[in-house]
Amino acid sequence: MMERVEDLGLSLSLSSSLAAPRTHHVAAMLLRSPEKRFLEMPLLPSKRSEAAAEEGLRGGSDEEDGGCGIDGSRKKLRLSKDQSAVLEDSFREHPTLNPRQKAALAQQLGLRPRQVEVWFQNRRARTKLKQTEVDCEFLKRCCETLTEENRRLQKEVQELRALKLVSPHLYMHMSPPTTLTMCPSCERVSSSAAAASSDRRAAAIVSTAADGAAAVCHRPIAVRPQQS
DNA sequence: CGATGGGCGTCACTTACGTCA
DNA sequence: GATGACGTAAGTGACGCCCAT
Repeated sequence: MMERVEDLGLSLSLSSSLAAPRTHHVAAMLLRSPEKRFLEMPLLPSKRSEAAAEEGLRGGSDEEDGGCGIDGSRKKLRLSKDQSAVLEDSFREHPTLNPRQKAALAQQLGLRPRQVEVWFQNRRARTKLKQTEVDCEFLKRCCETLTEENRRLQKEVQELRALKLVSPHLYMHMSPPTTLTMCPSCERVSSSAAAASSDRRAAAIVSTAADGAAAVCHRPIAVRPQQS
C-alpha cells in the first residue's frame, strides 16, 4: 500500500508534482493533445467504468445523476451547500468510508454511492495537497533558519581563528562561545561542554565548526573526517 | 505451501465543466 | 459578453491487499 502522508509526519517529496501542482497541471494539459487522449481511450470499458455504469443503471438516468448527456458531453453536478456540509462533517469523523457508511451517506444525501466515493477521494487529495503546502512552507523556513545559523557560525569560526593567531593567551582563557554550547536545532544545552577544559573545548569547537558548522548538535553524531 | 488471477479500495493524474473576477 | 484563473466532480490507469483456486 502506498505510504500515507499522515503516517509520514513531515513528509515531502520536492520532486513530486504536488510541489508545484498548478504548473505541473498546466504543463500536463498542454502536453496532452486531443489525439493522445483518443489513443488513451480504453478499447474496452474498464472495471471502474463498468461499475460506474452499473451504478448509473441502479441510480437513475444521466439527466438526474450528472452523467454524460446524449451528445457525450459531461454534465457537471454541483453539490448543494447542505450536501457538502454533511459530507464535510462525515469526512472530519472518518476520512475513509466503509461500504456501509458510503451507502448510508449516499442515501441520506440522495446521491449515488459512487458520487460519495468520488467526493471523499477528492477531499483526501485536497487535504493532502494543503498539508504538502504547509510542510513545504515549514521546510523553507527551516532551511532559511539553518542557512542563517550556518553563516553566523562560519563567521564565528573565522573570528576565533583570527583571535587565536593574534593573541593565543587571551584565546586560551576566554569563556566558550555560547552559541556552541547550545544546539540550535534541539535547543539543549550541553553540560559536558562546561565541564571540559577550555583548551580542549576550544580545539573541539574550532575543529567541529571548521568541518562545515553542520555538526553543532551534541546528540550522538557521526563527524566525517575532513577530506583533503 | 507458494503461485496465480480476480475483485476491490485507494491513489495520482487528468479532464471537463461551473463560477467568478 | 468574452476570457482566463480557479475549484471541483468525475474518468482512468496503476498499485497493493485479500481471498479463492
